[in-house]
Amino acid sequence: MSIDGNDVTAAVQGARAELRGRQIVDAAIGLMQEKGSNAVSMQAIATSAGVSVGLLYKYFSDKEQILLAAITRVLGAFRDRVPRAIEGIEDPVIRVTEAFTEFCRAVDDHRHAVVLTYRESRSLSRDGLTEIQRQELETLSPLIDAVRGAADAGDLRDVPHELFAYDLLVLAHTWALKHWYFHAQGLSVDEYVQQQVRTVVRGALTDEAATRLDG
Amino acid sequence: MSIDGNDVTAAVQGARAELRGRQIVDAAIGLMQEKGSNAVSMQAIATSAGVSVGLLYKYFSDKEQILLAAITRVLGAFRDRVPRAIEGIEDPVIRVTEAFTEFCRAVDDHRHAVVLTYRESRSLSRDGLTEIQRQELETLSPLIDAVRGAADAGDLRDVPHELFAYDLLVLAHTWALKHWYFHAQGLSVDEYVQQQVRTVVRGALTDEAATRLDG
Amino acid sequence: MSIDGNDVTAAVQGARAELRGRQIVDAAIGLMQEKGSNAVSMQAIATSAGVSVGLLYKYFSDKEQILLAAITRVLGAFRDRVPRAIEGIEDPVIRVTEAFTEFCRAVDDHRHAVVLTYRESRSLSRDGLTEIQRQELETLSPLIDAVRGAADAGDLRDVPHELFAYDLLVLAHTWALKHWYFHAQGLSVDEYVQQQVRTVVRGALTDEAATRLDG
Amino acid sequence: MSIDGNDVTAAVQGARAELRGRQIVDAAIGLMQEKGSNAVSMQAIATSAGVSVGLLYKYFSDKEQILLAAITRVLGAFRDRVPRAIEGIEDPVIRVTEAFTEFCRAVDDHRHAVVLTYRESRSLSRDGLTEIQRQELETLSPLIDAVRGAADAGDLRDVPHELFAYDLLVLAHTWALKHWYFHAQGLSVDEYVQQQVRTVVRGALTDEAATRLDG
DNA sequence: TATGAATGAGGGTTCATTCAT
DNA sequence: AATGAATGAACCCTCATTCAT
Repeated sequence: MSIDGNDVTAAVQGARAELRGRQIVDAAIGLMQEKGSNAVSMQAIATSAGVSVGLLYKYFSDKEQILLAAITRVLGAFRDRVPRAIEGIEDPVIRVTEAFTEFCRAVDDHRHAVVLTYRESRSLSRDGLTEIQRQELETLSPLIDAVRGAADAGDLRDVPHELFAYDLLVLAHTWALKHWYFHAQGLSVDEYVQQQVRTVVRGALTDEAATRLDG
Repeated sequence: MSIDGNDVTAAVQGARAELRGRQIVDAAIGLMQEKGSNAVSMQAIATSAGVSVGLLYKYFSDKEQILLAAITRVLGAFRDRVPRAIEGIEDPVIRVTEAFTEFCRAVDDHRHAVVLTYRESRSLSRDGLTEIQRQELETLSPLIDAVRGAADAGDLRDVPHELFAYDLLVLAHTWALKHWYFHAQGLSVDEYVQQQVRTVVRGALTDEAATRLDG
Repeated sequence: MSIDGNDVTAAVQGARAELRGRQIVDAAIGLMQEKGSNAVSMQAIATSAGVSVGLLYKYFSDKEQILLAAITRVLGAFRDRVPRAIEGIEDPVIRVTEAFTEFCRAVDDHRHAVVLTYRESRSLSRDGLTEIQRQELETLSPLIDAVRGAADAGDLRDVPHELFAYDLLVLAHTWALKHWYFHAQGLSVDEYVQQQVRTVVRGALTDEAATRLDG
Repeated sequence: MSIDGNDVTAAVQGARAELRGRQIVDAAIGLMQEKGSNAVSMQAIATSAGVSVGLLYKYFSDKEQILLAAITRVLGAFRDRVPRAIEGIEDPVIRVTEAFTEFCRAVDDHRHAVVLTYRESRSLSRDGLTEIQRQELETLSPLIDAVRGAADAGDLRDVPHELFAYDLLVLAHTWALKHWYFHAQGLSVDEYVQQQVRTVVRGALTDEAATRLDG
C-alpha cells in the first residue's frame, strides 16, 4: 500500500488545519489571560494569531466556538492529567492526595486559563455553558473516584463523597482564582497543596488513615 | 452653633446626592442580579434607576465607578453581616460555624452579584481591581478572627489559620459560583452549609471540639 | 387652557423627531435612487442625512425599517393622489383615464423611488414584504373603483375588472421601470399616457364609450 | 486541411472551457431561482457548480460577468423561443397571441430569474446595464414583428406598434414580478395569458379581427 | 488546469460618553 | 440639577477577490 498524491495533500491540509485551529485557540487563550474579556475581540484574536479576521471564521463558526475550544482545551488537560498521575498508586489515601496535588499543578500550569473559564463562561450561549459544565464534571470524575476508593477502604470519616471531591476541585481552582492572595503570602503551589492537604484532606480522614498520612 | 440657609441647602443637596447615588447603584445591582451582565448598559442603569443617562455622569465619573460601587456594596454587606451574626456567641467553635453559615446566606442573597464579581473583576482597571481585593480581605477578616478564637481556645487541630479561613470564604462563594451544580443536586443553602460544616469545619477541629460540635 | 413649558418642550422634541425621521428617509430614498442598492449602507444614509450612524438607530430599529419607511412614503403618495385627482369627475370613462393619467404623473414625480421599490423589496423580511404588498394593493384600489364604475355604467367590454386595473397600475410603473426605453424614443410622460390610453384603455371600452372618449 | 495535435488539444480545451462556463452559469441561475439572490455568493456558485472558487475567476473576470451571463442566458431563451413558437402560423392575429403566450410561458419557466433581472440590474456597471437593455430589445423584436404583421394585414386598430408590443413584453414580465398577486388570486399561467389576451390584445384589434379571435 | 486557504474592506449594530438645552 | 439627543469608535461577521501550491 502506497500513499498517493491526494492522500499526501489531504494529510498536509489536515495538519495545517489543525495547526491553524491550535494557533487561533492559543491566541485566544493568551488574550483572555492578559486582557479584560472585552479585549478579546475577533480582530484581536486574528492579529495575535497572525491571521486575518476572515480566516477565523473558516475554522470556527463564530466567536463562541473559539471561546468554547479554548476552555475545552484547558479542561481537557485537567481531565487527562489527574487519572494518569495516580495510576499505579495503591494506598487509597495517597490516591486522593496525589489526585488533588496533580489537579493543583495542572491549574498552576494554566492559571490564567482557569480564571478565564470563570470569567468568560457567562458570555456563552446556554448550550455552550451547559457543555462547559458537562466538561467540568468530567474533570471532577477522577476526584470522586479517588474519594470513593478511600471511603470503600474505610479511610474516610462520614463525609458526603461528592461534596468533598467538589471541594477539592474548587480549592484547586482557587489556586488560580486567588493567586494574587497566595502570591502576596509568598506561597508556592507545593506549599499551597501541602497546607490544603493538612487542612482539608486530613480532616476528612479517620484517625487511623490520618496517622498513615502523617507518617 | 448655628445653621444658616446655605448650610441647610448644602445639607439637603448632600442628602439628595447620596440618595441619587444609592438609587443608581441599586439599579445597577438589580440589573446584575436579574439579567446577564450584558444588560448592565448605562442606558439600562439609567432607566432602571429612573434617571437620565446624563445624570449618571454627574454622580459617577464613568461606568467602572458604578460597577465598583455596586461590588463594594455587596462586599460591604458580607463584611457587616458576619460579625453581627456571631455577636454574643460564646463557644469559639459555634462562632466559626455561625460565621460561615451567615457568610453563605449573605452569598445566597446576592448570588448573581458574587458571580459578577468574579466575572467583571478583570474588566476593571488595575486600581479598581486592587480596591476590590482589599475589600475582599475585609470580608475575610471576621472569619480569620473567628478561626483564631477557636485556635486560641485549643479547639483547632494544627491547621494554618488564614488558609482555613480563606477556604471558608471560598466555599461560601462557591455556593454562588457553582450554584448550577448544587441546584441540580437539589441542595438548599442550609443543607449546603450543614454538609460543608460536617466536611470541612469538623475536620479542622480537635476530637474534643468535634464532639462538642456533634453533640 | 395654557401651554406650559413641558408641553412646549415635548412639542418641540416631537417636531424635531419627526424632522429627523424625514431627514433620514429622504437620505435613504436619495441614495437608493442614485446608487446601486449595495451602496445604501447605514453609514451612507447617515452621512447623506447629516447625522451619525448611532442616531439612525434611535429613530429606526434597523435598516429594514428605514427601507420600509422610504417605500411607504412613495406608495402613500400614489394612494392619496389618484382619488383626489378624479374627485368630482362624472364621466366613468374619464374617471378611468384620469386615474391612470394621475398615477403615471405620480410615478413620474417619483421615478427613481418606484424603481427602488422593485429593486429593494426582496431585501426585506417576509413581514416587510407582505406589508409593502398590502400597501401596493391600496394604491390599486382607486383604479379598481374607477374601472368598476365604468363597468357599472356599461362602458366596458367584457374584461376582468381587477386584471384590467392591475394592468393600468403596472403600465404606470412601467413609465419608471422602462424610462430608459421611452426616453430613447423621445416620449414625454404625457405622450406616454396618451398613447397608452389609446392602446389599452380604449381597447377595453365598448364602441359607444370609445366614441365618447375619442370625441 | 489538417488537424494536428495542438489543434486537437486546443479544440478539446475549448470544448471543456465552454462546458465549464455553462456549468457555472447554470449554477448561478439555479441559485438565483431557488434562493434569494443573497445566496448567490461566489462560494455558493462554486459549490453548486462543483468547482472551486478560484476556477470561477478563470472563466469570468468578476462576479458581474457571471450575473451578466446568467441574465443573458435567460433573455436569450426569450428571444429564441418566441419566433420558434410562431413559426408556420399564418393568421397574423394568432401569431400575436401565440407570441405573447409563449413569452409568458418562458417567463413562467424562469420566474425568479426575471425578478432578479429587475432587482440586480442596477448593481451592474453602466456598461453591463446597457448590454442587458440591448438584449431586452432583442426579446422585444419578435413581438414587434408579430404586431407589425397584424397591422399590415389590417387587423389592428390605430395603435402605436412598438408601444403595444412593449406592453405585451411588460405584461409577460408582470407574470413573474407580481406572481404573489396572481398566485393569491388562484390564477394559473394559462388563465393569466387567456385573460390578458381578452383584455389587452383583443382591445387592439379591429372588430373584424376580434370576431376572428373570438371564433 | 485547478484548488481552496487566506485576505481585508465593508456590512449592520451597540453603547459609553458628551453637551446644548 | 437634569435631560436625552447625538456621537463615533468598536464590535461581530460576510464575501469578492487573490495567489501559492
